[in-house]
Amino acid sequence: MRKTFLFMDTIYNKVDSKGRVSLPADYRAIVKELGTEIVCYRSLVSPCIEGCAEDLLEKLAAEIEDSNDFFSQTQDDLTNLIFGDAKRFSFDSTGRIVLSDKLLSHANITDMAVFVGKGRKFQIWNPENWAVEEKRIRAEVLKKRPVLNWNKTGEKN
Amino acid sequence: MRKTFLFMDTIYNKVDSKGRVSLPADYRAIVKELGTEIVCYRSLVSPCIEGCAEDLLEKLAAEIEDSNDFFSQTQDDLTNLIFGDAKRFSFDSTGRIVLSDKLLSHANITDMAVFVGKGRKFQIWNPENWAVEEKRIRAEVLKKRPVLNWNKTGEKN
DNA sequence: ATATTGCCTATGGTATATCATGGTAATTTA
DNA sequence: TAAATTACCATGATATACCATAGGCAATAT
Repeated sequence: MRKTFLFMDTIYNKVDSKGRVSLPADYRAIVKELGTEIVCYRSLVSPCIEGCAEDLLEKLAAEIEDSNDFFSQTQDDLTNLIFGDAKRFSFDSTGRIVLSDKLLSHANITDMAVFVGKGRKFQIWNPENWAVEEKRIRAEVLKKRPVLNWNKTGEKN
Repeated sequence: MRKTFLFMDTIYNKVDSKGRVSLPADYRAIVKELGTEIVCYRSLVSPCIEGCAEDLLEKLAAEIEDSNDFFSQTQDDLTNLIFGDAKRFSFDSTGRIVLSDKLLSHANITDMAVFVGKGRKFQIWNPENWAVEEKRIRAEVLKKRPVLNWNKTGEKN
């Protein structure tokens, strides 16, 4: 049985007064397997926290390095934004990370958080906001259904 | 069990009358792990100090040597500027470096400094200037979002 | 089918270690 | 020898690591 490294599912966990949240057990297993750590940052486009395994950022840094573009303006801006906002979060022996106020307030999270799998990444939402967002996404996808690759490849009809 | 060496996050530290600043603990850990030292120089394009682990400059130097098609005149000039300006900064037992007046005045830093992670590099800003710069960057990057490598990286595979 | 056992996860609480920072001594340099 | 630079010590605040408990799920036994 082959192992995969995809963040999946939707998990609701409590956030305590110190900002501590249990990282879902499945997520922890992935991180442990990869031998890296979790990195979180404010989503650029949504009121939510985004996270991924550190090696994804490592890949990004490597790409930038290899591009022989030590002085590019765009890359300069991009790296500032991503790496300036990102932060490593290691979990304690019970599997919890402590989210910073910056992240929590960006996502309007107070006492409850929703982890939403996104494959290589995942997101952390305020439950109410996620409920709205999920509806929006479902509607959006249905509208575009006829042109989605997914339908052509996997699910005829 | 650290596998990656990325400067991240945004950290505010105080600068005392002698120009001493604590290098953020995470940054120190990276330098220690790499077995090199910090190198700082005046940013060529922004009113800030730029820093990296010494081995990144090593790599830059190697690239110049090895490239057959030589770098452009401009890039050659730029690297000259960097190496001419760069200086090693070792931190004391409590983790502080002493920034020179040249660097401090270039970044308009007096009593407070902001460390901004950039992956392989990091920057040190005057807090007010960084606030302005961050806003500018966010707007800029959002405009270009669709063509950024970052998105491709995340979804690949 | 029901009950029992045991493991794992989520969560509350607390002790401990680490960090940033002020101060001072030792060393260098001019 | 004076000034400047560097290395070391001390402290409070903060974040981190650890301990303990409760609830849920699964496997096994009744």
